[in-house]
Formats: sequence, C-alpha cells, structure tokens
Amino acid sequence: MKTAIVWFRRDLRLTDNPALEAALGQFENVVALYIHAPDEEAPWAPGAASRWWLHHSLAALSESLAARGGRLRLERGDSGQVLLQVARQTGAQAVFWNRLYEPALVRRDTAIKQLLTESGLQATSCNGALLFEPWTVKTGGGGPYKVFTPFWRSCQRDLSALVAPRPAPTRLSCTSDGGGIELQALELLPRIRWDVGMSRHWQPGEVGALARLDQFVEAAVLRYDEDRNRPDRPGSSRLSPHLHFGELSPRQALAAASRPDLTGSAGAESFIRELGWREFAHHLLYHFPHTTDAPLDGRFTGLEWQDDPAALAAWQRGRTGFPIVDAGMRELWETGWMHNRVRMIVASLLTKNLFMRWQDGARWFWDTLVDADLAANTLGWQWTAGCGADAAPYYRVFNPVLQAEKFDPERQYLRRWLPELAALPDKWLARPWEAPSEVLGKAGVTLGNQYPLPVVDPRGSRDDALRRFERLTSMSRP
DNA sequence: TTTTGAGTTGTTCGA
DNA sequence: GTCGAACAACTCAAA
Repeated sequence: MKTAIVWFRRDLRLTDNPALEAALGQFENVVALYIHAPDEEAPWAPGAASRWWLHHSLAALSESLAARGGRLRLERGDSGQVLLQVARQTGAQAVFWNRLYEPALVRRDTAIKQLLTESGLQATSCNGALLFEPWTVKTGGGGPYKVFTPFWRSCQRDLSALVAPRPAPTRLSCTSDGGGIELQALELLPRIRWDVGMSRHWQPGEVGALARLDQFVEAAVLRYDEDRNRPDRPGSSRLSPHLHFGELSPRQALAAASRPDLTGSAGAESFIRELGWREFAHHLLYHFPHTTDAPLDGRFTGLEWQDDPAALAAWQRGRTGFPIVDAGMRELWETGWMHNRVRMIVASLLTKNLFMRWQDGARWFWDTLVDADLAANTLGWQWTAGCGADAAPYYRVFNPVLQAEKFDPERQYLRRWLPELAALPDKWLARPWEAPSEVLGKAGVTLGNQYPLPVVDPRGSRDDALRRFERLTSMSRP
C-alpha cells in the first residue's frame, strides 16, 4: 500500500487543496498530519486570538476528515523530525504540503525539503494559498511591483487563466494507526477563558468558511462597494480569518464573486480587488522580508517616535477619549476583529497623532486579531504610517471625528461599543469633549470619569505630525 | 535612456 | 451645505 503524508499547515480545508489532491492522485493512502511548532514561526508565533481560532479550526478539520473515513493526526515538536518519524512509523514515501510565504517559514520549509529529500522521501510543495506565486508577477524590468495598481493590472490579465477550484475528495483512505496527541494537549485555548463570547461571532473551520462566503455572496457583495466602508453595517465579507487559516482558498472566493450574475457589478469588482490586495501583501512580504520590523521606505528609519506607555495602554484598551477609536479597539478586544475602515482610523491615531511606532500597533493587532496575518498586518501598518508600499502621503492624517461622522452617520457603531456615551445626541457623540456641559450632564457623562478626555489634542496633533514628516522628507533630500 | 503619466481609503480652506 | 484645489513633490512602471 503506497502511503503519503499530507502536511496540513495553514490550509485547513479539504476543498480546493492542491497538496491533498496531488497526494491522493499519486498514493493510495494518506496520513493527514498537523504539527504544532510555534517556535518555528518566531518572532511571529500566533497570538492568543489566533490560537483560539486554530484550536477550533483543527477540531473542524478533524471532524470533516473523520466524516470521509479519514483522521487528523496531531503532533508537536520539530517539524522536520516529526515528519521523518511519522514517515518511518507509517511507511510513508512522500510528503505533500501547500506553500507559505513568510520569511521564517520559507527558510524552515526549504530546509525541511532538503532534509526529506536526503532521507529518501519525495517532498512536494504546491500553491494553495495565493492566486499567483510571488515570483511570477514581475514588472517589465523583472523586479517586484511596489505600487498596487500596476501590480493588480498585471494580475488581472491572468485571472481568467486560473484553474477553477477543485472539489473536495469524497472518500479518503487513511491509515488508522493511533499515533499522535490530543488537540487539548496543544494548549491553544487561553487559561483565562476570555474566549467564551468569541463563538457568538465566528465559526472557525471549512464549514463555517463556506457558509460565510455563501452568505456574503447572497446578501452583501452587491452593496460591498459602499458598505465595506460602513462599520455600522454588516457589509464586510468577514472572510479574513478563514482565508488566513486556509479554510477557504482565494480561488474559491474569486470564483464565488465571479458568478455570471455578479460580474461587472461594482461590489464584486471591489471584493475581487481586495483579494488583489491580499495577494499584493503576500508578494511584498516575500520579496521584502525585513518589512515585518523595518520600514520599506528606508528614510523612515531615522524618524523619532514617542515613548509613552500610558498612551499606548489607553489606545489598547479603548480609552483614548476619541469615540471611534475606542469603539474599534473594544470591538477588537471583544470579537477578535475590527472593521477595516476603523483599523485605518485607530492606526492613524497611533502613528500620526500619538507618534507611536507602527510596530507597537502591529504587535497589539497580532495578539488580538483572529485574522492576524503577517503579510496583511505589515502592509496595513506601514501603509498607514506612510513608510510602506503605495503608502498614504504624510499629510493624510485621519480626523477621528470626521471619519466617525461620515462613516457612522447614525452613530450606531459608536453606541454599540460605547454604552457609557449612548445617551449623547448624534451631534456630540463623535466629539464629546466639545459638548456643552449641560448636554453632557443630561446624558449622564462626566468626561475624565467614566469616559476619558482625549489623550492628545484633537486639533494640534495633526499639525505636529505634518511638521514632523515635513522635516523627514526635507532632511533626506540631497 | 529618457520621458511621461499616475498613484486605495484625507483634510482644510475658500469660493 | 457643496465643490475644487492645495497639500509637495516623489517614486514607480511602462512606453
């Protein structure tokens, strides 16, 4: 009986899984294996929210394998050694996996491929995570793109040539040896059970991912162009954590949004474009691996940042005194997710009003987001800070009041997350520090008491930021 | 090689 | 209240 290992990593699905399909095409028998090795991802080992998701996603994968006559084997330890050991035990002759593109994992996987090959095993890696491999999208000069629009134009030319998503195998022949450890032994769930409310918001796993995609395509995609900017509406796809863990492939998302009745609609176009941004982020990180910690634009290395632990803590806990920022940070804390429009606003406040390092913000997001993704997180923070690819110009500083009033016109989002301010009239809700004292009194609000005063001068800090960045650009000019 | 056109998501000011 | 221009040049990518 010819046996292969399918090494599951961040491709926790059976549908459109190239590594699984390739293994089943060449071997009669597969061992579905997941190896817990967070040290190998250091310094970007999954954060607490991400581990919660991973726990449930592994449980879901295990269940769907079992339903097809298979079994998920869990192990922990050095990935290379575990693969060799499991291969010995099961008589497997090959290992299949889908590639990942983060710097530490590229290094690890390259070494493992060599180790396996030297040990006489077939090692095959596939593309299951991206629409296009990072090394295939090149400018006319042969280098990687640094601007989104030409990057995406180039990708779009090849979209129609992509193969359609492949169906899940109906039946798996898996070895049924009892090896491996229990899911609980991976200790992915938090000791302090802050996660009890999380399952109200999310269904990790492939079934949940497909349900979410279906719901989005049926109910929201046609309004996506406008509603994706509205934190008060359920206009986001909320597919990011599913895509991150590979419970859904980008090809499946693309195919769903390319249905004949949706093509040409502004909503579907925008959604597909967001898939393009996901590609762009992964490609950039692949080509510029240092950007997780250092600015892509080297001029920003010399920028002096503020060191203010109290302000950072206020930002993290949603106590900055800017309602839209605090609402977002509380949404993040409670649900492990934040609306993208609000992510930009909170990031702008941290980097451009508080002058804190974007890396501090990226770290907090890393630990609290269920969709924490190194490529997307890095791109997003560098974009806001102005030091990344296609970055926002330095004078583009989000005004947290105007943004709230524009994108949350009825203040539903603010009231949902800031119950202590809910009684304030719309006019003052996004800017409570400007409200007359009798209005505050009537609403039962005492600023500086149950709701804070702004941590930074709402008007002056924008000018401070402009001056700082102006100095930066002029200093670097020859 | 040089030239040319264009670039996710904003704010403020003045008409 | 709405609209266009300025912000400040710079870098990227393609012709």
